[in-house]
Parts: sequence; structure tokens; C-alpha cells
Amino acid sequence: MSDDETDWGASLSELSAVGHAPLIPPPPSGLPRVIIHIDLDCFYAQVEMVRQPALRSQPMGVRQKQMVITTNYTARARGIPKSGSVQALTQAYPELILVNGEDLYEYRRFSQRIFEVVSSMTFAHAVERLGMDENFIDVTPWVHAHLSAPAEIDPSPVQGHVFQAASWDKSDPVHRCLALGSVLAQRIRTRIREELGLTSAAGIAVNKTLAKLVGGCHKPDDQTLLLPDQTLALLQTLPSPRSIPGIGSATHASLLELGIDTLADLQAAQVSNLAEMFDRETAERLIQLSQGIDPSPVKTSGRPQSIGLEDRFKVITTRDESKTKLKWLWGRLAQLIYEDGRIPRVIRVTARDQIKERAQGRRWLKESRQTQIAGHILTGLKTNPDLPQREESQVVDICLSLLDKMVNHSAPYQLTLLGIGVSDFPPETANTIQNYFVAGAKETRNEKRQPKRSHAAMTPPNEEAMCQPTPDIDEAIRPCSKKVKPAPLAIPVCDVSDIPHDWDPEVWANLPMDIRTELLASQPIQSRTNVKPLNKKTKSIASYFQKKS
DNA sequence: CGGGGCAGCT
DNA sequence: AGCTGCC
Ligand SMILES: Nc1ccn([C@H]2C[C@H](O)[C@@H](COP(=O)(O)OP(=O)(O)OP(=O)(O)O)O2)c(=O)n1
Ligand SMILES: [Mn+2]
Ligand SMILES: [Mn+2]
Repeated sequence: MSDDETDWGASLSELSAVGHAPLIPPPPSGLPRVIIHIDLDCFYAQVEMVRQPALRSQPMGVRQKQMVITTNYTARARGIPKSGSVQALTQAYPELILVNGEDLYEYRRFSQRIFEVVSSMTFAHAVERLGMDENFIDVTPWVHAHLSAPAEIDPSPVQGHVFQAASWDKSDPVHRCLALGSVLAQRIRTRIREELGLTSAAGIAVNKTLAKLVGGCHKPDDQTLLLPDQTLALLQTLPSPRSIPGIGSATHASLLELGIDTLADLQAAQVSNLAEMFDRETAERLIQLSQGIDPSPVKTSGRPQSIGLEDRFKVITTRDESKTKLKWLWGRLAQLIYEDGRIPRVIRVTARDQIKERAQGRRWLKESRQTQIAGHILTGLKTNPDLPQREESQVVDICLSLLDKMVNHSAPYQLTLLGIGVSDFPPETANTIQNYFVAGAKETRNEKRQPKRSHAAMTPPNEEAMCQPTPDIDEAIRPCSKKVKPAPLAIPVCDVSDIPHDWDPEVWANLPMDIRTELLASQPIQSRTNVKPLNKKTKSIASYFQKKS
């Protein structure tokens, strides 16, 4: 397995990765990147425990319909699995308490606040969200700038665990970079705990993939550092290529078809071995990933490009029921759009039809239709979480007409899912971003609105028992207040000493470091190139060559 | 599989 | 519009 071409131990091997477009800028110093990955512990369950502290001592899980999506660590300590079916888990563990987590509103809010806290830390050069509970943080510039001269004895201790600690060498500049990273990771986790009362796990490594993988080594409320020389050792602990982020089920299936079953197989593979199933770029990237090489940059996450809601139910068979469900979904979505502050230009409806699925012999078949929506219809959401009656029914009618494009009401159908999403928000250009921070211009910005103080889980249309959300232990307790007063968003203190006097410190505090740098330099914002996802299977050799017809 | 999201291709 | 990826 030891490929003589591949220098496993070389700390900088990932920096020399070949690649054309979207990779990171060349290392100026010869020092490695320092990347931190933060993953909240049993995220949904923790949010529920913050809301109901009495749950902390109980084995508890968060459920969505017939699925337990996550369990808290009290439960896991008793051997209860992290997830599973309600049926199986309650049978095996009658003591398990279940909380309804079908409405993601609170999780979304905490997720946003975590991102804000992390982004406000001045050493965070770039912060990229992944899902609701993960963030990658690039702290390379800060670390390189604070690395003391090689001759000096660096007193900075390592925080948390070191994977295979025996190989630690405090005189190695690469090790000291990562040690500084571990200190920053500890500071981030402390801030998240202080500001939000949530614990998290962190990984510190020279790239995103390794940071994420090593963070899993010591899990609740702890952190782990990976030295580059221990990369192979870490990868050897992985049970399958599927364990690598970026290798999903489809890619894994393709690899199996090629006879690549283990990570070692993939590490030893040549691009030519993978050429049947993947294009060259993808093949190269897969092999590199299997070797712990990942040059993908930490992209600064902006605001979401789409906001959507779905609900599944036993069955809906009439246009009337659909209308009721869409109304309910829209009511919740309107609140989210209001809080976002931007007005979308496209609205989309998604649906699942059991009959169509069976007719086509598919296990699941989600359809969607979208349309532009006239600007004036939604402008009310800029100032109000509810639309006026007329506009609201216009929106619902638009949704129904979109549904009509998928469903023939004169033929039998059985809907089991309905969703509404919005997208195509007005672009925030570099020039307007400059204006955006001038503290005087608040009225014209696409500003975030204050969220509801208490989000009462809105009960879905209750005419039909089948459409109810799954029962919740505290269902009766929750007040049914609608959108209420602003809740103060915990804006963390941070360094605002150096910004121009007419810029809004609050906004500044929530900016990633690289954006701040660009603004200070009065440079136009340069949008980062997107990283191409891995699993682009070429349809055929032919289509690979016919670049464009 | 289940369930409720998000992003990036095609 | 649909698929695949991530959580
Ligand atoms: N297929 C999935 C995976 C996760 N989640 C949600 C529920 C989790 O609480 C949250 C974060 O996912 P994680 O994989 O990080 O799992 P947890 O945070 O729950 O547990 P852990 O402590 O192992 O990170 O995302 C989800 O809805 N669907
Ligand atoms: Mn996670
Ligand atoms: Mn997590």
C-alpha cells in the first residue's frame, strides 16, 4: 500500500495537490493551513434541553413522524442508539422520552446564532456552514501571524486531545501551528457554550476533511488535533470509503462496482482504474480524498439561497385538503421570509404522489414546479410577518396552480408530502455591500428582522387527524402566541476598534474576517469559486469528450 | 427506509 | 426539474 509516489508523512503533501480551478491559493510560507471543524453535540436534542432543562437528566430523543432523528447523550450512555424508528426504540427502551422536532424553527435560529458567534471571532478568516450544526473555520492567517520565531520555546500548550499523541514534537513549526489552532478551537467552543449554552466537538487539522474526521475521535464536548504525520493512522481507523465526507451512497456503489471495497483499495487506485465510472477530475479528487488530501477552501457562507418547508402526512386526496395544508405551510414560511428580510422572486411547490410512485415503480418520487412571483405580492413581508389577506390568498392560489401542474384532479391521486420553497433573492453586490454597512441606511437594506420571542409550534390544519404532527410531551404547555416581539439577539462582544466610524459595529461583528479585510481594503468583494462536488459520474465516455455540442 | 432541511450540478 | 451530496 505504501505508494512510493505518495508521501504520506509529509506535512505539506496536501498543499501541493494538483488541480486547476477552485483550489486554495498557494501556501505563501510553507506552513500548513489550519482548519477547525465544529460539530454541535446531539444538536436538536441539545436545543430541546436548553428549552426544557428538566430533559437534561432524562434519556431523550427528537422525533419527526415515525423517526427518531437524534438522541441526547444521557440516552446514548445507556446504550440507546443515536437514531432509529420510533417503533423499535420505544419498544426496546420504554424509558426514552420523545420530543417532536418536526418544526425546525428553533434549530434554525440556534444554527444562525452559532454561525454568528463563530464568525464574530476575530481570528476566523472564513467560516463555512455545513448543515445546521457544523462550521468549518479557516484560522490560517492568524496562526501564521502569531507563530513565534522557531528558535524560541513556544509556551502555547495544546488544548484537548492529540490523535496519537506520542508523535508530538513541540519544535516542529507545523505542530505548533496546529497547537495554536487547538487553542482557538477551545476559545470558539467556550464562546458557543457561554453565549448559547451548547456544547460541541471540534477537530483541528490541515484541511476540512481531516478536521471533520478527527473531530469525531473524542465526542461529546471535547476536541482532537490531527498531526499531518498521523493522517494515514487516522484513515486506517475508518471502516469504509463511505466514511469519508464526499463519498455518498451513489459514489460508494460505483466504487463497489469497480471492485473497490476498502479505503486501501481506493488509496492505491489509479485514475485510470476509476475512468469507467468517473470523469478524470472526480477520479483524482476521490483518490486524493482517500489519502487525506483535500485542497478545497473554506468558503464563506452567505445567507441561504433558498428557504423551504415540507410536511409529510398519511394522505391527501382533494384540492381542498391541499389548500389547507399549503395555507398552513405558507403561514410558517412567511414568518421565515420576514425574519430573513429579503423578498424572493421565485416560489416552488413540491409534492409526492403515492399513485404516481407505484405507477412508475419508484420507491419515492418527488416532483416540483416553480414560478416567478410578482414583486408586489410579497413586499408586505418586508415589514410584517403576515401578508394582507388579499396577497396571502394570491400566494396560496399560485401554490395551488403549481400543484395543478403536477396533479390531475379528475384522476385519483394520493399526496403524501407537500412543500413550499422560495428562492432567487435579490443579489447583494459588492457595491451595495459597501453601502450596507453605513449605519444610516438601515431602512433600505435587506435587513434581518427580529425573530419571534416564543415560537409556538403552530398546529397544522386539524380537520384531518391524519395531518396532525406527531404528539409532543409538552404539547399542551406551549403557548399558541403568534409572531410576537423582538427577542434580543445575543451579539457577542468583539473587536470593533479598527472600523471606520460610520460603519455599523453590529453588522461588522457578524462579518467573517476575510470580508472585513476586503472591506477595509476597499476592494470589491470577490466571490469565491464553488467547489465542484465529487460525485459527478460521467454518463459515458462519449459524453465526456463532447464537451459541448 | 424513515423525515425536514440546505447546496451544487445537469 | 430532478438528482446527489451534506446534516
Ligand atoms: N440525516 C440527518 C442527520 C442529522 N440531522 C439533524 C439532526 C441532528 O441533531 C443534526 C446534526 O446532525 P449530526 O449528524 O451532527 O448528529 P447530532 O448532532 O445529533 O449528534 P452528534 O453528537 O453525534 O453530532 O442534524 C437530520 O435531520 N437528518
Ligand atoms: Mn453534524
Ligand atoms: Mn452534531
